[in-house]
Amino acid sequence: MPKAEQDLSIGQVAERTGLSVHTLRFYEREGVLANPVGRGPGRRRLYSEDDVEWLRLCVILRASGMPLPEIRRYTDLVRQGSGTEEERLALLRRHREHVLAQMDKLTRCLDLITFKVGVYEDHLEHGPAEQGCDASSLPERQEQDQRGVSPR
Amino acid sequence: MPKAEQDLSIGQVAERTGLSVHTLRFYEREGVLANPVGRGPGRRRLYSEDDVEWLRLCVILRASGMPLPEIRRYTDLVRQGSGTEEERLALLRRHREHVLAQMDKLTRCLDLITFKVGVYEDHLEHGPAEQGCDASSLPERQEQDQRGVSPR
DNA sequence: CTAGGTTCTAGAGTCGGCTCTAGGGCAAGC
DNA sequence: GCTTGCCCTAGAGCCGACTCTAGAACCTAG
Repeated sequence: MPKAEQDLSIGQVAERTGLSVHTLRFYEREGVLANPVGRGPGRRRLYSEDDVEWLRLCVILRASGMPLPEIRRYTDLVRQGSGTEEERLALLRRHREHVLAQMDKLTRCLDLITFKVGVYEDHLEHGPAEQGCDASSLPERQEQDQRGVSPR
Repeated sequence: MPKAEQDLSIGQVAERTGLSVHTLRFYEREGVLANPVGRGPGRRRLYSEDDVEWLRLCVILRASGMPLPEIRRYTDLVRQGSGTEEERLALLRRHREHVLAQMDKLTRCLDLITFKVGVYEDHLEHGPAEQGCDASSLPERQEQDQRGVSPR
């Protein structure tokens, strides 16, 4: 049964996914689409709802920092069909760890930023009370625990 | 009193900050250093401990996604000295919001990724029980609540 | 004296991820 | 018939943030 679940134009897919039409064509060249996009009259792309769903997943993966080559890898595995599930799972787990690490890093950065915001708030509220306002102003002298935020 | 708090070479600063010497020179050109780096014999850079502290802050800001131009802006304000505190605070607050938004986005991405990991784990554990494993495998059919993750 | 390591400058190159341009096709409405 | 709007391809361009190169100076140890 040749599915006729009303195909979508590239513009419609752009709307639905938040990607630009340029990016959609780019992603296609990059092999990020699970199944080859169909073509209508005039070689125009015809996307299915499944394509849109897949792209939405790709958007999530990108938004969480997965590089395009890895998305392509995952796409390839899915295209290859069953037998590749272990590898897909491994890939997803790795990415999950990656996201958790990112969040961790951000949390640590946030602490320092919040601390500095606090310092400035105090400073502006009850006037520049302390005399320790040297040339580089108050930024120095925050505690020094920002280890392991981003080596190299 | 001309501080002689034992100056550091670019290589030592690289070690201490986790930045490469290339990046240190690059950052200097980009105006990311609060005070101009001193020079020793042979025009070699001499950094102070304060410079290192400042760079560590910059590393944190970068790691949390602040673009270099904004770091430069902040640096400029600090260089200008007192009177710019409100603006610095505003900048930091804006960045703080930005970081929170990032974390929020990541959290939402994480949910979906975790969900998919779960699906694959089930699938691999009690065999491919369900018959709904279509061409694009099991990826489709996750619930559809990933609104607002990354519009455009 | 020489060799090795670090540093210098100016500028070129790289990489990821888009983003845009040029030049053209086709279909619908005025 | 002509304009408008969406689409096509191939390929160039851009942006941010580094990263590296070439060619030279200096310093220390052997």
